[in-house]
Amino acid sequence: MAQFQAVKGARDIFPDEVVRWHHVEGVIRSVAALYGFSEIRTPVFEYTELFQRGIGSTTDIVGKEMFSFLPDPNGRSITLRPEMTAGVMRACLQKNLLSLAPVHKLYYISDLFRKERPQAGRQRQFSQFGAELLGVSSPAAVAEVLTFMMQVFETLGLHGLRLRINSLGDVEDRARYREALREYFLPYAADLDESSKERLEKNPLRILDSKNPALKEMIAGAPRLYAYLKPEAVADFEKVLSFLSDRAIAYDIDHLLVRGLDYYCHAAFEVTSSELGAQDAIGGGGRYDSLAKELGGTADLPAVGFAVGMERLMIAMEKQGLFATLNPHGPLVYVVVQQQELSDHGMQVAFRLRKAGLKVEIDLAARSMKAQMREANRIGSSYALFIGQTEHESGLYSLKNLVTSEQTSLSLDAVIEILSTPG
RNA sequence: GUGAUUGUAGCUCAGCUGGUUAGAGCGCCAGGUUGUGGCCCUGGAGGUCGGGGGUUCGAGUCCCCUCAUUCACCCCA
Repeated sequence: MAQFQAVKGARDIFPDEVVRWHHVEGVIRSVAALYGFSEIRTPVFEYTELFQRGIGSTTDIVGKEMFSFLPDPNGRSITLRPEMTAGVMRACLQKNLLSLAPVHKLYYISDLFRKERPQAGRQRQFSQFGAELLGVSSPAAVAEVLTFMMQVFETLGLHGLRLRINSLGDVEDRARYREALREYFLPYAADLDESSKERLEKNPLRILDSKNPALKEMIAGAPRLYAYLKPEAVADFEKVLSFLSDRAIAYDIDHLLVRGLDYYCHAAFEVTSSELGAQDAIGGGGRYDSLAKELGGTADLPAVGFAVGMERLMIAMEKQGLFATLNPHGPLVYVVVQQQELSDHGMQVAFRLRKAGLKVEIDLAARSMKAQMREANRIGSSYALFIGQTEHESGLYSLKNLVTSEQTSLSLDAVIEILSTPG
């Protein structure tokens, strides 16, 4: 029988890598605290309609990437969350959070599921950290969220990132622009590729971010969304940009940036890293003022948010050597037992040292002294404490400094005292 | 979903145009050092050559199918 392996697109994270996750998560949490964002955790699954309504049924995510199933024959379809925003919004509406305070700043670090073919920087189960600012979506709010995100990158030491930003205007702006695009592309319809033809019908904006080189020229000649924005929207967007400039956050305006989720409006942005290969988007987000209503909320609930791919973030960090200094320190003392008959005594000694607050490791497999010593060395112990017949009888143990190879004979109390003193 | 790629020891990989007992490095275990690691030397364990079928006197090597991997497209984090 063939061995089991992890489900396609899912992977295991072993201890040496978990250390990295702890590091990154720690930075995220501490920067979130600086900006006043609090953590929210929502269920991994939601009713399927939530995503259909929230993300948009024409999007790729909803159209072909969701893990959906019926919990019972007559039940409602539920779906493993493919993104966080819809769920967070649902939670806040359900709890009527905004009645407690007009503005909420939330962040999350959560696992998501999308049924795509895995490739570099893309898995079926992956993790995002992100933030949602609910209650305002003013330029200041957009800048708040963006600055939080960029400060996380900066604190982690990640460089070589590119922030692209665009304004999608409001619903009316986009409706007018959509028509203009349709008019522009219609004469070229025969030259469009299959997916673009479909988008011409459903959502012409999406043609803009096609990476098909054959369409590049055609796209470059298309009318620009910017020209269709109301003056207020332009002013709003420029205010966001000036906030960014004030904070020395570099950006590029990208008129072709539309993003694949239906709920975005006005400011939309994306951060890419040159370290990542084909899937180079490390994070993205924008405003989604109409999402709450889409989900059945009674009032308008302006909101801004972003999401960053944890795995992609960590791939980029790895490439830049940002984990190099992240070495977990091994146990302080390795208790080495001379012969099997003494192993019970060794366990007692180990236990006593641990109770005294020392990091202690001991062989549980009754291996030879040589093996025990090799193990002590391999896992980076600072000391070996030998337990042989002599030690057992005299109560004086041989403590060997594994760096200097010096060895002294001490009582257990003395061992504890010496090793407990820092330095 | 589409395309390409790869699949040989725990890991990284050799294995030329099909030829006899399938190799290396690292790791692991043991010995050299009868109570002491890292270096070195010696030895050892460990392989349904992803799986199934076919061609052939003979298949790790060629053909077909299948599963899996990786990268890319689509799209996204």
